[in-house]
Parts: sequence; structure tokens; C-alpha cells
Amino acid sequence: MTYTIMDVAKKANVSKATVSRVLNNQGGYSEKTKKKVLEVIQELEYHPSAIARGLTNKRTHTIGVLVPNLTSSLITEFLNEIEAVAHKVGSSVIVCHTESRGIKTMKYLQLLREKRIDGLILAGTMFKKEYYDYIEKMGIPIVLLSTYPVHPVPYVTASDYDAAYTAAKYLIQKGHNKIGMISGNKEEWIAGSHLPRVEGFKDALSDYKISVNENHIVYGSFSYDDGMTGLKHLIKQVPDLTAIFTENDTLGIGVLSAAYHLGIKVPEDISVIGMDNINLCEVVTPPLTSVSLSHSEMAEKAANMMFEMIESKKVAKSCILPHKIVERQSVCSR
Amino acid sequence: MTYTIMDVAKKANVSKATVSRVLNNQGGYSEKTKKKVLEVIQELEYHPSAIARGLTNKRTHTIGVLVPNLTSSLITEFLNEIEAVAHKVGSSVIVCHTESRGIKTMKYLQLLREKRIDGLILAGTMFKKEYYDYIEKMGIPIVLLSTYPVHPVPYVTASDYDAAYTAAKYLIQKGHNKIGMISGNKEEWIAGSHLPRVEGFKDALSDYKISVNENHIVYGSFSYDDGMTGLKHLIKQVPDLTAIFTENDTLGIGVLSAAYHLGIKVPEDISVIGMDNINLCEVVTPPLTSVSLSHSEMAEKAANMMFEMIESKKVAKSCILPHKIVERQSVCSR
DNA sequence: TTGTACGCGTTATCAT
DNA sequence: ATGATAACGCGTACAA
Repeated sequence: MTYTIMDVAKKANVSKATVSRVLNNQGGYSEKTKKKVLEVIQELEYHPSAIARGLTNKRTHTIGVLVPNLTSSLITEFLNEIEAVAHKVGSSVIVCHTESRGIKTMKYLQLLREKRIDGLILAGTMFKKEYYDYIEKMGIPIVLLSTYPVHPVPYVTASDYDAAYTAAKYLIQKGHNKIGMISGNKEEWIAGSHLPRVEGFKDALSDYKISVNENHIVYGSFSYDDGMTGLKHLIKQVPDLTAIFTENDTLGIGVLSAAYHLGIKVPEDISVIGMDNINLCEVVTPPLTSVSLSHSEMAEKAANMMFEMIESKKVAKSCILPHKIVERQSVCSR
Repeated sequence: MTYTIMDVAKKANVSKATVSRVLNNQGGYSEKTKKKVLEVIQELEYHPSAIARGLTNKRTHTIGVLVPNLTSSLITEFLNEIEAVAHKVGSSVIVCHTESRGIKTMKYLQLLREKRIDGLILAGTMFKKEYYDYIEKMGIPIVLLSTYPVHPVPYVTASDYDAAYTAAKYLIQKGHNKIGMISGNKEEWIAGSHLPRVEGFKDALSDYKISVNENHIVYGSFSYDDGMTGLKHLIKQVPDLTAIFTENDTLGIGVLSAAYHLGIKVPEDISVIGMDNINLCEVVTPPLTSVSLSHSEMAEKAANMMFEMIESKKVAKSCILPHKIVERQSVCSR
């Protein structure tokens, strides 16, 4: 049995208005009635309905988080942080797995709109105009997390360009000059869109007068397998290759695995540096050197921004977080 | 601007009842008015409020999923499947990260109760009496996913006991007779509760007349680190050890990593078999042999059970899914 | 086929 | 300090 505020009111011999006041600590009642009301609440195990409350309040204390997958440790790291912040402020999060598919994303946006969520975080997704327009109409705050801000909304991210530049520069300074890259943005590459990590990589190489052309770059998706096939393609295309920068750690770990099977020694034969610094880096053999983009801080920051925006109804200021190289044992000097 | 059903009704020159009927395909209106209403809905971009609807319907089309963490690939696999099923039936899922802490769990249960969720899935959590009692009172369907059913509610799981037995038997049949185990249930072990995987392991060994005592088993938590320290302890306690069964793959991967650092060859010096068959098994070096518990099937099944229960208002029948060994390269014969 | 009126469980605004 | 009452947005039994 689930009781209503009216049940409590009757049993406590007060009006439901008074019960509501006690419930929300609004004052305007005697200590005695407060005590009585609380007693009855205890006795009846009364639990106010967030649904009814949401109807009048126009606040559901629920946010949506759109993610392209639920298996990458990067995304789950995001989810982890966002959930923590949300729970701290008494909100809950609805996970929306878009599978990077526009249709499913739009369907989710519609669902979230009907559910009257307070705000929305887009994590690691492509931010299509279609989404932007729709969210604009929803009239709720949105924050982009590690998502390229092609439309004017608050975001928190790292500079992919800078981080890739740093990674390439690191390899160069270790004495490498035949360097390949494995990128994960096949579709976007085909679509000819802007690929910051690829750009950063290329620019670093040309800034240091090292030859680089499209042969040095392999485009795939983001999985281990792509890392594995990526390595095979790369050593074919660039025979005297000594180092590889992979767009993310998953690809890098795939490279490690393929190298093992091919009898290629890392880092003696080929050095590998990844990006994102996921937990796994420490565990694989050899431990993977990686560029850390402080993802957990990003996610926490994004979540906090979200709730500030909900609270204040002002748009927050975007920010770009720093990155740093975490040295392990997959890179050596030449 | 967000319109209400009344706005639509006025603009279409009908009553809101009619709009509601059209909205829910209930029939009882002319084609002409249907068309008119749909036009206005389009024009106004009207989106019905799931909140208001939930108030009368007593259905929120939202379920809660309680998980002990968000980083293990096992749990995110669960989440992945559950989300997929939920989305298919038009529901959304609220993720509740309990951190295995009773207080946070209870707080979440209260939150979910106020949000009037339709049902609850407990995944990979310990199912305390406190939770059971509370959920009982909530009066909503619950399904246990890979959670030991210490209280009478529907569940779907694998037989941990059998799977552990199979793993140990596999090692024995490969000729091993000095076998250790690394368990992850430190607290539960201390609490003296039932540990099916440990039991299965022990029973297999004694059934095959192989000596086993508490020295052969190391208890820790579920992290890589525990796997690493576990190996160190084990080789100290059982000097002529030739094989290890780890309660899950994460621990197994930790063992692999520690072995690498200690100069122990896997599988030549020590064979390792894990459990859960997570994706990583294929990627680590050497690829980890593991007992697959068909987790994704479990999660899908659990989710389907959940929505059937919500629909039918009957309790579903529990089920235990089969397991199988996935052979890779971390175990060799003696 | 369509409309009226009430209920769902809260909060907020007046009164008292 | 407390109560009555009107929203909030939707579904629905009942009436027309």
C-alpha cells in the first residue's frame, strides 16, 4: 500500500498544506504539529511522489546522459563521475545509449523531452545540427562532454589537437622519425570532417621537418581489432616504421596484441603511445604509455556545470582541461 | 515554449479528451478530426508530459538498475543489454551506483521509490535482507541478475558453484594437481557467508583426491591489484604451484601482469584460468582461458523478465543459464 | 463521434 | 500557525 499526502494529513488531523510544509521544512507550523506529522509519516511509511511533485514544480531531478556506447572504459568513467555528482545533489541519471546512430539519438531526445528531464549531457558523441536544434527547442540546459562543440553550447573537453601534437612531439624527441598513426574516425574521415587528433599529429611532424603523408595514417573504428589490423597495414605502408601513435588506448592495446602475435617487440622494435590513459594501460604487457586527458575531472566538471546551470538558469562558461603524458614502458628512445 | 494538451485541443477546436484519444490511438473519432489534431500537434510541436501521464497511469516507463560499480566490464555489459531491451519497449533506465555500500543503496531505493519506477533490477550486488524488505514494501517487481538469491525473488544467473567446479576439473584434467585459487570476496569470507565459487573449486579438488586447504586460497577484492598480490601470496604459500583459478577475469589479468613482472611464464610455469570471459581475455598476453557464463544472455533475459512482470503483474520463473570453457592460451597440460 | 467533469498527488496562494 | 482551494497536464468514465 502506498499512501498519499492526504492520508497523512487526515491521520495527523491537519491539512495537506501543513504536511507539505513540514515535508519541505518551510516553517510556519508549531513544533507540536511538526512532531505529530513526522510521526504519522513514519508510521504510514509515507513516501512523497516525485511524479506529482514534478508536475507542479517543473523539476524532475533527473538528467539524461547520451553516450555512444557503454563498453568503452572512457565512457563508463564519464558515467561513473556524472552519477556520483548527480547523486550528491539528489538527482538521478537516465543512461541513453545512442549507438552513435542518429535515429536512436533522436528517439531518445524525444523520450527525454517527454520525461521532462532537467538537463542533458552529451558525452563523446558527434554533435549533429539536428540534435542541437531539437535540444534548443526543449529549452533545457545542455553540456557537451568530450564532444566537439560545433554548435554554441557550453562544453568541457581537452584539446585533442594539442594532446595529439604533444604525443607526436614526444615520440620525435625520443628520436623517432618514421612515425605512423592509427585513427578511429573512419566515417568522419570519409565525410571529410575536421579530425583534431589527426591534425595535431600531422602538424607536429611537419613542424619538426619529418615526412608525413596519408600513407602514415590508417583509419578504422575504435576497437581492438582495428588496432590489430591497423598495425599490419602500417608496417606494410611504412616499412621502416619505429613508432606508432594511436588515437586511443583501445587501439593501442590492439597494436600491442597484434605485435605480440607477429613477433614484433614493443618497444624495442616499435614504440607505441596511446591516448586517454585508461586503467588498462597499466595492466597490459608492456604497460602502455599514454596521453592522459584527465577524463574523470572532465566528467565531474561537466556534471557540476550541468547542475549549476539548472540551478542558476544561466549558461556556464566552457573550459578546456590540460593533458599530460603518462610514461610507461611501450616507448623507448632511438 | 512547451504546450499542453489543452493548447492542442483549443487550436484544433476539439476537447482534450479527443486529443488524448488520437494520441493513444484509441479510436472513436472521425478521420477528419484525427487529421486535424495531428496537424496541430505537428505545428505546435506538442510533446505530451510523461510526468502528468505517470500521475494518472501509475506507470512511469522507467526502471532502476542497481549496480555495485560502473567500471567492471561485466557490469557495463549488463547495463548494455538492459538498456537495449528497455529502449525497445519504450522505457528508460536509471543507473544506481551503490558502490556496494548499504547506506547508498538504501538511499537509492528511497529515491527510486519516490520516483515511482516500474521495476528494479539488482545486478551483481549482495542482496541484503534490508533491501529485500524495503523492495517488498515498494510493491514493484524485482529481478536479480547474477546475484545470489538469498531471498525469494525471481533471478537469472549462472551456477557459480558448477562453473567453478568445471574450471577446477578442467585444470585437473590437464594434469595439474597443485592448484591455487584467488577469490574476490574478502568481506563475505570474513563474514563467513556462502561462497559458491570457492565451494565449487574445493569440491572439485577433493572429488579428484587432490589436496586442498585454506592455504591454497587467497582472498582479496576484485581488482587487478588483488590479482597481482594474490599471485605473490600464492606462490609463497604453495611453492610447487602449477595452476591458478581466479574468481574472475580481472583477477586473472592481474595474475598475468604480476607473472610478467616476476619473470614467471604463463602458461609454461603456471597456468591461469579466469571466469566471466570478458572481452579483455582476448587482448591480454597471453590470451586468457576463461569460463564463460553467457552474461549478455543473462542480462537480456533478466530485462525481458522484468518487463514481462511489469506487464503481467505475475512473478516470473527464475532460471539458471549454462556455462562453458573458452580455451585460449593461458593454460597448458602437465 | 465528441465533450464534461473529476481524479491523480503535490505545491503555492490566499485567507483566516 | 493553519486551512481551503486552485493550479499542474493528462486519462477516463460518463453523458450527450
